[in-house]
Amino acid sequence: MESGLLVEGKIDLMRRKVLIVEDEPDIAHLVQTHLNDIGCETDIAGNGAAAMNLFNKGGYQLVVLDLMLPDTDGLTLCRNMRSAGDYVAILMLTAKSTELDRVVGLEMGADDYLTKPFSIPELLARIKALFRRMEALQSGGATSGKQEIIERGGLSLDVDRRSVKIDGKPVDLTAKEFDLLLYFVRNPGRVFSRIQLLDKVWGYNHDGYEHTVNSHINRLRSKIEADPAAPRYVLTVWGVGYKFSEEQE
Amino acid sequence: MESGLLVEGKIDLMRRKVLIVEDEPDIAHLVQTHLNDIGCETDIAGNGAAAMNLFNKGGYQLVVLDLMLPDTDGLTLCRNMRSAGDYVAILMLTAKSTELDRVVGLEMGADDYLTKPFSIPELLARIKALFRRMEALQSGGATSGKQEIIERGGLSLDVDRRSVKIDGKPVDLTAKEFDLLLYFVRNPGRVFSRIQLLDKVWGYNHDGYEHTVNSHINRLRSKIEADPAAPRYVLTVWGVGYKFSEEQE
DNA sequence: ATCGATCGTGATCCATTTGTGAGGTTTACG
DNA sequence: CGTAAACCTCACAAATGGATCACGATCGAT
Repeated sequence: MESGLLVEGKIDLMRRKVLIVEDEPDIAHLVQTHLNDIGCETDIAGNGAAAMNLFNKGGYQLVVLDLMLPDTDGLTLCRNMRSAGDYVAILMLTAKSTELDRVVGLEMGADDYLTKPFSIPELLARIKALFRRMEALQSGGATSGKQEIIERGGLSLDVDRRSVKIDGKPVDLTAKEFDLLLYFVRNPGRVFSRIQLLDKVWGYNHDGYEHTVNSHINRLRSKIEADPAAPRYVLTVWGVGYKFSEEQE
Repeated sequence: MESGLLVEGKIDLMRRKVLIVEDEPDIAHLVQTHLNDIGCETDIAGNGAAAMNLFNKGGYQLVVLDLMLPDTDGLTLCRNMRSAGDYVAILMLTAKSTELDRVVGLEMGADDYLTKPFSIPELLARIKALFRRMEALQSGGATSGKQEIIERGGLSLDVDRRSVKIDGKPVDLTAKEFDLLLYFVRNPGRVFSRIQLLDKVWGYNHDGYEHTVNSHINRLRSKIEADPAAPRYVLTVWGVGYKFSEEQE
């Protein structure tokens, strides 16, 4: 009946115990049934205290963690679980979708995150991916250090600090501007339509005008380009969208 | 008027088959025509039994599902389709706007929902977004560096970068020129009439002169052919149309 | 609650692309 | 070899798409 998931041999034979931390019972049960369907053992915790309790009894491979909880801050919870030592994957559920949340979430030790409302297939796909990554890690991967800095031409982004320098001079960007630039810088040379950018930078199920992207590109250019009319970094691709210059790789 | 479809290269060329489950013929046909307009194949089912029948024959990427059906409960239908395993997107239509909140929608396994009465633009926007999300999930979620490059003879197209090199030298093409060339290059040796090209590259309800294709072929040749009068790549098939040379495979 | 920064949107102007028309040229065929 | 159909070339005007500016709405901080 259920297909697609059982295919991944090794993972399937692994024991998969999942802790669901979520205060809305409806959602918790929804997630639970679907996880059971794909062969996971599941426990549910409705608040932070219960969560840490169950967690300390151990044995979980994955925690699905809602950020909004009645008693505890999800981020603290996340950090606590991390510091417990065992390697568990943490999938964060959050209402907001800015890159900032993503960064903060990842910094606190989440492995992936999903914004509400999410669809079940999407959730399952992410979980699947997480299990796969854990598998890969166990068979010998290096957990990298911190401080991701991206250099492209005269541009330098510090991802965690969310700071940008251009030829050594610091530049102030707003949140969206930074998110946008970060996305470009991570995919140099690739062309993105405005819709794709709305999807990736603004978030799925965002319904706004493509025109909005223009404005942000415009403002971004006025800050990072010496001559915004003849940009070096963020280039226009006529009739399609924008790309980050591949000369700057 | 309509744009943004060709931009997403693969999506446009993907087969998009949609099952419309709706008992009111007027609405069903309305939806159908508009889906056809944006290049979807469509089938209509007027009740639950017919729906499952068609669905099991498979091949749908999307189901537009009315909750109110004469014979079956839409909810059950939705769950049945989900448990069939294949990944389809489900867009739910419902009359009640108060009752169906996020949680209920999720519980049913829908990826998105829309309350009646809905506007056509809104419907189309949601459907497009769904297709985009599915695409993104299938091609490995995050920022994967896949980089699809097509080589044919001395020609080399980078699909994501929308860049073209001929014998190593980069060439600048406009959006339409690139789309046209891409379509040829993906179907080498096959002959296309001008009308077929208008359909596939320009869009489905495009009404223009076939002559337009000439001009574009002309401009394209002047950019990629060493001797446009004796083309190597895009060849004329007299009385029929054009094809991409099969020598270059 | 107030203030300021930031973001989304609308209007306007400007650039490129693209569709189209009018010839000229090639091809097929009697 | 002549003719008609099909195709190519070229130039130009219009439509499309992009840049810019300015104005409210919104969100966060004070």
